[in-house]
Amino acid sequence: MTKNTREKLVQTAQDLIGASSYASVGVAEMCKRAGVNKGSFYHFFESKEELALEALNECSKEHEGILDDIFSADKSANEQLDAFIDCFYSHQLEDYEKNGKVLGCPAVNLGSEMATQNQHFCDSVHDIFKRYDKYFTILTQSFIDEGVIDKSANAEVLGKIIHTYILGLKITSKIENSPLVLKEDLKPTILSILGVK
Amino acid sequence: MTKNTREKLVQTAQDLIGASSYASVGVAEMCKRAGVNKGSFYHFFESKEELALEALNECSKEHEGILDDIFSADKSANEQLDAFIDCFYSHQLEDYEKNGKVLGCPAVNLGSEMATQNQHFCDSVHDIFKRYDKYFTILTQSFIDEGVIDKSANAEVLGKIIHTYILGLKITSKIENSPLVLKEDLKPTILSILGVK
DNA sequence: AAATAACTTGACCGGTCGGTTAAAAAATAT
DNA sequence: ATATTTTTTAACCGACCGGTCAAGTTATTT
Repeated sequence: MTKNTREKLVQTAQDLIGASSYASVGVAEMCKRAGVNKGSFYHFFESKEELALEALNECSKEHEGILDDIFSADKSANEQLDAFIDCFYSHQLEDYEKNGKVLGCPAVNLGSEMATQNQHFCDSVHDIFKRYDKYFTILTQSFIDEGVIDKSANAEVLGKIIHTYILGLKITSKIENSPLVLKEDLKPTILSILGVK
Repeated sequence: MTKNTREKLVQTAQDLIGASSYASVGVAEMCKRAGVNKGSFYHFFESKEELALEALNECSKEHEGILDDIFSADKSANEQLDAFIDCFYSHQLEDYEKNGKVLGCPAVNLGSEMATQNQHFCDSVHDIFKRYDKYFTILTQSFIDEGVIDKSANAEVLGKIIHTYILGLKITSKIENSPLVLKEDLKPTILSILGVK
């Protein structure tokens, strides 16, 4: 409960920006919500941008902690895939029940909003995406190792393709505000992309 | 050249918002660029939102004009797919060469930015997406009609899946500022999703 | 206990935001 | 030619924006 000011601001930034957008949340609003004075804000952060970037990285670290478990070597490829799909949709459902809205993920949202305006966000999100790609490369490689997919398959490319599809799914869910878009089809779709019969 | 004020504003809104974001472009900036006074702006439009929505619909109409040609009954499924991929990447390349940046498409950008803040944008973009889905349903149905895909396939669902992947591709291209992301793989990926050998 | 550093406070800054207004000008209708 | 409507002009509004600052308070070091 006795979080320090810095942590409170980062958490608040995650919450507020995550629920709307970078541009629509002001420094004053974040300070008020965090119970912090503006002066304190600028004691810990050089700018709104710096806080947002830190919030983004903090958030993606949390996600990666979860994904590290899901795409772990002691799971079969099929188990990894099931676990991911479960996690993906339950997170969307959670947002929806809590906020009445599908929020998507901060990396996609901030990346999409800021891509043409601020290179720092691009760089951060690009790095995050590269790490996310890797999870789906692991999944693909697991299928290859199990002999389900041909050895000649390019795990990296297939991984990126799957991740790209997931991004499309996140955007669609958010815009349509439907947390379960194409849920029944996600597993078959991924298996199709991978060429699994 | 002698565009009327209203048209000039709609065009300018397309250009400016398309190149950055809704929040980052002010009414004053659009007026200045369009060579129009603020008062005239509010003579023709009730609000910034109204202009942006009109610009969005205008832009998607233009796109649909092109897509109507691409996904037309007198093309084979394969021709449709090739034409689309050509069009898709050449448009991204065009933006990139003109602005130094991949801009993605207004519907995705505005939808993503505004989804959690303004229902009108959600509704508009959702409608646009439904119409876009249809193009890929047509493509899928063409493959079915040609006997390349099993008759039992669900053209609507497959169409939506392909469109979803395309959305992911647009977002990725924009964030990575790489106009040709997964270009070589797009056709094989779509064919995989469709279950074409 | 004195000195120093870390942090908090809240008033303040210039600039921009979306939007309003009243009057002038131009185009159209009678 | 007159009356009416449409369009343009530019000054103006309060609210909010991100960011600054000097003074005050608390915690740490010596």
